[in-house]
Amino acid sequence: MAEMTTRQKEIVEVAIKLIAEGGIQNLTMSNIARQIGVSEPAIYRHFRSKMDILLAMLGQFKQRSEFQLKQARFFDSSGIVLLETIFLEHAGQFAAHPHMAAVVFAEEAFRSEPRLAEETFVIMTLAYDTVAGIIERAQARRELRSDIPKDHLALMILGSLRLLVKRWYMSKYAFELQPESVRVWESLKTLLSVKK
Amino acid sequence: MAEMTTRQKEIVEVAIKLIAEGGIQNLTMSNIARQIGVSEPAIYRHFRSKMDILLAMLGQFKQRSEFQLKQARFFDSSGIVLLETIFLEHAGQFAAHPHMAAVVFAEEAFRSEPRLAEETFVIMTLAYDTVAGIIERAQARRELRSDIPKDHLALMILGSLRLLVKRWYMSKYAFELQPESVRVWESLKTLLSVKK
Amino acid sequence: MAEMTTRQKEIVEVAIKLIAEGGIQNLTMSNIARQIGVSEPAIYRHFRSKMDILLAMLGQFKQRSEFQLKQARFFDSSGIVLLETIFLEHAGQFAAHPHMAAVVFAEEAFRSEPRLAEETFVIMTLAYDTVAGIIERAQARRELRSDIPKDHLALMILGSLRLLVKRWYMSKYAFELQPESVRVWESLKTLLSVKK
Amino acid sequence: MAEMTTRQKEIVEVAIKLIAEGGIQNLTMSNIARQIGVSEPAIYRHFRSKMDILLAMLGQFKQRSEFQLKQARFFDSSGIVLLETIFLEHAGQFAAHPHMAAVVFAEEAFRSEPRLAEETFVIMTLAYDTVAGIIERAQARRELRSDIPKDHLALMILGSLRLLVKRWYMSKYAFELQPESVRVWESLKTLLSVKK
DNA sequence: AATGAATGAGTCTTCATTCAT
DNA sequence: GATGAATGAAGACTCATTCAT
Repeated sequence: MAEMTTRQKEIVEVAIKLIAEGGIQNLTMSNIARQIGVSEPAIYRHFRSKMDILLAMLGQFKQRSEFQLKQARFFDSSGIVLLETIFLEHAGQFAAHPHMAAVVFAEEAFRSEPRLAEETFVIMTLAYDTVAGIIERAQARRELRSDIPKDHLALMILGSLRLLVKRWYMSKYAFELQPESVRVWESLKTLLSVKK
Repeated sequence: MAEMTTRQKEIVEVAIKLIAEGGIQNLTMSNIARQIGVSEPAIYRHFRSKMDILLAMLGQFKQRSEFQLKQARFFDSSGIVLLETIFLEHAGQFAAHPHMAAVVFAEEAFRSEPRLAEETFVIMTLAYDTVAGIIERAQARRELRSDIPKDHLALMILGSLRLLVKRWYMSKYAFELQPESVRVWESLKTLLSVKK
Repeated sequence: MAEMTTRQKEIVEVAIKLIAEGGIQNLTMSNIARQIGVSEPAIYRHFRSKMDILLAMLGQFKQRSEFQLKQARFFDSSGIVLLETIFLEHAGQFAAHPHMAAVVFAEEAFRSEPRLAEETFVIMTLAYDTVAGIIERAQARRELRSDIPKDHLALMILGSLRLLVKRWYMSKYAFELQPESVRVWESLKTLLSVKK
Repeated sequence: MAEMTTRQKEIVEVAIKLIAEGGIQNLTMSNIARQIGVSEPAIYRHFRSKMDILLAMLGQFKQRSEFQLKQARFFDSSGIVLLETIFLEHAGQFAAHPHMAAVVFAEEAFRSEPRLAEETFVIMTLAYDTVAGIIERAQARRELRSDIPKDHLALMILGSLRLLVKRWYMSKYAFELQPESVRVWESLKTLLSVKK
């Protein structure tokens, strides 16, 4: 997967851009080809099918997500700090690559194809499980309030993040995502911290 | 809008079912016709275009959502109770009509069609604004903690709900949504209530 | 043919209007029905098929044309006066019923159906032959110059008339047809009269 | 426009033939494809839409017509000779390409599409204006009788030509167009020349 | 590595017509 | 006389994919 040629990377990038611009319906082989400036059959030199392009795209997302989550866990700092890193890093990624939001929310269109559905499910679960895991340890260490099940806390953190990004995306990036994500995180932190 | 014929209702129902089963791509005039057991052109006696079917479908959602939200506000009970009603009623709706979840998450596919996009945006905003309004009043009455901006609380409540439903839907209804929604609400209540 | 019911006449009238407004493509059973304010099947009570409507329409045209030509011949006046009557009467008919022009020029669309093609051919030939006949007699009586074959004179008279009406129709009735037809006829008369 | 590929030329040719054979209704993408011996979608490699095929077709007509009219004006001969050239050349074109007549008379069907209507109008007006211009100069030089307005003379010349071609076309080419056009022109010349 | 040409399957939609009521 | 519901056939067009060059 990681051994993608330059052309392959370019194709995946264009695919993301096309989805961002006009949704999944906008992702046609013809559009990809035109965007890159080659003929349609040329694309088939680099990917065996449209599905493979989508899989490569999701693979890239998975990789980034894994990398980010691992990196966060690498610092053996407090749970709160880890969660903050994950929360803000994710928001930061979207702010830096607005296209990604479009793709994340386009995921629904992948449902018809089992392999794509599976892949999106894995990506989603990965973040959820990681966050839940961190919360569990943090609760054990009394960094986070323990009167709420870890699953529910994870739901609130990731649910808030998703909805924030969704609103940002649906408003056509009408507000600054990053500063707003900082403020939301402050609120979450206030709620989640152990009552002193 | 409310004056839909039996056939129209049937078509909208089938449309929802088709989307639930295979996403928007599965919603073709041909599939609708086959599902109902008539020829394709027959559908056009009842809706002037595919778009009109989708608009009718969204209209139904909007109506239900409005009805629910209004009903909730009708009771002049405490803010917490209102929020609880909205939260549990919404979850209940999805539990009762699992297909609805699929349509809600398929909304992304509507993005390319301005009228559909507009409609989904309205539906989404409606719930958000209602919840935020209730929170504001509840905070004024000291029923809800006031150290968190109302927007962030709304984000958490609706974000949690959405993600819960999404996980339920993506797991192919692997768990019971309603009881779980009750538990999540309990957690939310714990977090949002004024610290005594 | 002449025994058309009120409804039948109404349908034919509407058909003419529809063709005038948007060409032959605009003449659909659905449009006729909507225009009259009844359902589509209702039309079939009055005409067995769309073809029959068109035939009735052409029949009407033929009748009018025949009536006009006969009437002209009835006066046993000079050939020139007869030709003038025919020329100006035809132009007058178009000026009075602009819809007719549209139908006459739509005739081309009838070519695919032998019966319609035949009918239009008959109508066209009728006028031509009548005019040619009058010319022949007028030439014999030395009222018209005899150095030009009667067929060519007929071609010039009717050709000028057709092109004049066509230009009027294509310019969207930008000029007054009747006064202009009088002027054109003056020119024709000057050309056709015996040199003194 | 002139840079059409072989296939494009073939498609336009087939389109003309189809219209000639059965009117505009006969011009369907399916018929074009069958006639050429390829599948329907193949046509879309060469023209982006059916409209583009029609525009290319009209473009060809316009080009030919322009070429012919310019060529006629090139010879600085007498007005009569110029008009004769135009008249006989036009008739000759139709005699050589009988399909063209069908297309010219099918123009009515283009009325519903603004771009096509515009194009046919331009073609028609071009010939008319050119002829009227030549007449004007010829009248000034005393080559043509001046007692008839130039517009009326143009109407007679082109009206006769049109009706002659129409009759030839409607009779299914029952007579020889070219010799007959020569005879008609002789008659016209007799009428138009200055009386000696 | 790339292309021009082509295709089967399928998209939404329109039309004239029929039939039971 | 009229209607609501339905249909077979056809319309233009799109898409992912293949193949010879």
